[in-house]
Amino acid sequence: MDALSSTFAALADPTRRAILARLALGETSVTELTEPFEMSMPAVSKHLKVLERAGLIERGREAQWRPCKLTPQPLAEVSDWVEQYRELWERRLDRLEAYLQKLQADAANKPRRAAKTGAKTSAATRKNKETGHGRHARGKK
Amino acid sequence: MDALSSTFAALADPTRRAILARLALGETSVTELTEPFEMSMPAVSKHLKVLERAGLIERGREAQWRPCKLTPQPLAEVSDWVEQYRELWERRLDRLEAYLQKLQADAANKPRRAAKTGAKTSAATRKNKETGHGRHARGKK
DNA sequence: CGAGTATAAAACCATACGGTTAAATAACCA
DNA sequence: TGGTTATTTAACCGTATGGTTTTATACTCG
Repeated sequence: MDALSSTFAALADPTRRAILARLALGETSVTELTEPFEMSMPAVSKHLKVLERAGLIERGREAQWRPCKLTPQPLAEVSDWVEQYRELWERRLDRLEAYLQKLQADAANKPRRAAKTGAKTSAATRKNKETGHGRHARGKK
Repeated sequence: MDALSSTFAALADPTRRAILARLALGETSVTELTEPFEMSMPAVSKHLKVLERAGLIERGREAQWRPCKLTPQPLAEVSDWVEQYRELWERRLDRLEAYLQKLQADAANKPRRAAKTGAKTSAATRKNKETGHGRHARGKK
């Protein structure tokens, strides 16, 4: 599996995210990591293996302990990936704000009937025209 | 499942990330989404259901088409979550840099063995510093 | 109505996931 | 050596995932 996929997969479990949060405070043992959870130690051990395969933790050896250490570099790659979309969701919020302001302005001017707010269809259609990415632009091939 | 978990789970598949990348360019149909993949349409339909349950896409109705639209707000939550750890991985890089500089200084003084410089700095990290991406400018609701 | 198109749903299959308990390793200590 | 502690491995179980093919649904158009 590619690195990004295994990182996302590793993060898709609240137990594992809690483990990472704990490890952000410092290196610790499996036993200590297990304590907060209502879960057997082998279960935690499996979670640790998932985190390790994703490169999110490293494990040492110190007598009979296998201390876990957070290695956050894959998180930087997650950040890189998601930042690709930042403009998108910020722009969306901007448009929502603009839309709400327009609604408010319209309501102030001519308060007769509320728009059906089917901004769904019309807005989407318009956006497609703008970007030139019509759904069925391509017919059968 | 909690929102963050299902978002991460949805992102843990390269097909679904490719679908998101396509949808970032604009709304489109299931058929068009399927074309780039060596995969049946029901398979893509299932992926879309996963993305929809995670709130990453919305689906319209337009005749027999069910156009898909990216709704990137969950990505903002992913960003918020991962930014918690930014200081951690940047500090780690800082320490690595310091360590490498120290190695270099030591080597200059007493040059006996070469250091294994695996200095892989994240370009995105830099970029973020430059652009001053107001990562956490937005508070939580 | 009936034919065609776009999509979803059903049934199925193999594999992975997240958990369990019980047994095996590995290191320390007396 | 044997006993204790920390952790992993093995075997198992129920459910979810990602894919398939086949069937059903919903809509348009002639």
